Amino acid sequence: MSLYRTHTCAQLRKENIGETVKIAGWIHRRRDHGGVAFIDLRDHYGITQVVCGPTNPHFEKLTHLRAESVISIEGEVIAREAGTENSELGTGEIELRVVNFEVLSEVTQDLPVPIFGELEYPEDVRLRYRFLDLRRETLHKNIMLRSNIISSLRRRMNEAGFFEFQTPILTASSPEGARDFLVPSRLHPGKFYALPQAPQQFKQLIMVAGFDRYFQIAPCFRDEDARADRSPGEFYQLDIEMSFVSQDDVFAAIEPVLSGVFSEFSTWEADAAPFVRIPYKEAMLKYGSDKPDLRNPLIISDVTEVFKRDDVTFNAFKGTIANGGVVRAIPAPNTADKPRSFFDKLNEWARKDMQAAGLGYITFAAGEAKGPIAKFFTPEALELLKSLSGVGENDTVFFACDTEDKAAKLAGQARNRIGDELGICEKNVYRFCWIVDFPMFEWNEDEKKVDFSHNPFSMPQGGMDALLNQDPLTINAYQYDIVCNGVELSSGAIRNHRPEIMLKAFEIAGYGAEVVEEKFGGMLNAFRYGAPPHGGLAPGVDRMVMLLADTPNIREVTMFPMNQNAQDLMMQAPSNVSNKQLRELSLRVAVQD
RNA sequence: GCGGGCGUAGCUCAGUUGGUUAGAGUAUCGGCCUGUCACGCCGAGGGUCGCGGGUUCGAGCCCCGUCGCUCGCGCCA
Repeated sequence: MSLYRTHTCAQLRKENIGETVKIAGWIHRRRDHGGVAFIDLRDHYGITQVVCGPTNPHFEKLTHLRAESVISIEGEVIAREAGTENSELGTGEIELRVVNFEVLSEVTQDLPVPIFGELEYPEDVRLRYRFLDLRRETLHKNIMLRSNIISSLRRRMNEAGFFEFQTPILTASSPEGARDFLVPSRLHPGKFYALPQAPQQFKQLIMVAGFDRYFQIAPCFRDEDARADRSPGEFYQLDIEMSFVSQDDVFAAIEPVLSGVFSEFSTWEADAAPFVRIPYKEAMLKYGSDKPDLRNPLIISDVTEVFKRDDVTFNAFKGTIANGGVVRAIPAPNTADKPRSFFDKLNEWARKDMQAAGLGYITFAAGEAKGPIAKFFTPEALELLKSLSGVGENDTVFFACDTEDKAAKLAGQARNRIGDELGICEKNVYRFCWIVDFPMFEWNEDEKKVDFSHNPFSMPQGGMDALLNQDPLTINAYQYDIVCNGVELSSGAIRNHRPEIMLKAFEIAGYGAEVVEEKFGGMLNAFRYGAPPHGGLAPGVDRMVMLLADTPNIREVTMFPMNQNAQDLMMQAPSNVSNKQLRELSLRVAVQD
């Protein structure tokens, strides 16, 4: 039996009445009636009400302890008086009458943030006193949710026949990708380790080593600036790799894991396997994004041909189209009676936030086409427009006209805004989809050359034959993303395990064999000693927890987050180091404090 | 690096057109109270209005600068 407690603060029930027990925890709240005082004692598990009468020798001390002091109380479990039970507490039918108590840790100064209640507090104070913030119910629950999700992921992966392996934290800087965190080497002056941006090469080497199916809750480090949904510096992935698989095999392996976890930890409906698969091109056209939120029912369409017609005289768009631009149509159903401000606001947003020329629109109401640009259309053109964009009476259609990339992006963002404004998106569901058939290469306009569009290690569809005989910009890769509610959880790929195909792919992107051998020689060389076809992916754990906790901010699901400027306000990181430490590392700091 | 928002008591906030001694709730301390569960009632203490400069007879309020936090852009194989 523990020195401090026989039960937790969530355990005691009517069945325990009459027992003498000990509980320990934090003073959550105190209600002192003079003649009788109540203390809510809180631990990780719950809250138990402690009652203390005026004749109790401990009354004076107990009623003067500040909130959040830690005490251990020995007492008798008694039934609450009839009518004073609290149905909101599991322990609400009983209370503990104090017999003896011990102060384990007394609070003697003002709390920088109150624990009780769920008010909002300044982020910097919360981060500086994270250990207090973490006591608060919502955050405490989120962190436990995270813990439980990770347990469940491990269990599901193990059950699916995957093995968990650790990969190095101190490794080599890799040439492409995000900025690396560097760690100076003491033994090799002037040289640096890098923290892994992801265990990409290691997991492929694990496949080459014959372990067949790997996973890891892998820490990843990228020295990039923060966002609300992106911690500065570090995050976790459910890193997965499998041997002897096609794209479909990877999907089939991971779908039940994701679907299962989302069903397990939420009351919301989660899509069951198999998830919808949307080719990249189709996603960019219909949703204006490679991470479409399928809760939004709006579908974008291409209406360039309408604006090309001779009986349509809207010259602003015609000029853009003549220069290779396109027009995308975003429907806004049942908006005929929206006030002018609804349309103006969207237009203003497009101009200011999106730096677009604007969003033209036509509203169909009472058998007429209304709006600033409606007069440029003949009835025939309007009919074609309606059928292409899927709008009808009482609907509006908005237009995004620009180069294909920009028009798609503007239309996609407009789709999100319109869906939100109209309140037509599904609620309380998790909608998953795979985005497949990403292009292998893309045209880099700045450098006038072909670049890899995503991961250079992905296998091109069509293999060597495609690389030799096809226009590179038309080649797709076995590269895929998984998206949930508009959040990109993960990208992944069937890897290119054939050295000659890899060298050819790099050659197309302008990298000679020497460069590839130098930068990726380790892995390339490994592939020359017998490598299985393999592929995988790496869903973001933090993102999954955010979705399941239904919070837009990653700090709400991270135990000890840094602030937006990549500082740990509690541990004071980053910090200065001593000259001795610098000397050992052969470093000299070039800036003064 | 750039743009937006915020900054008044430990915490949450109010503060009118620039005008007396900057207020409330909560927390803290003291007093009263035997059934509360956001207990209640009375009282007290608590302020460099982020910081610096300027305009003005007078600045929490207006102007300039700066710092901090945050959201976004850039960045993110």
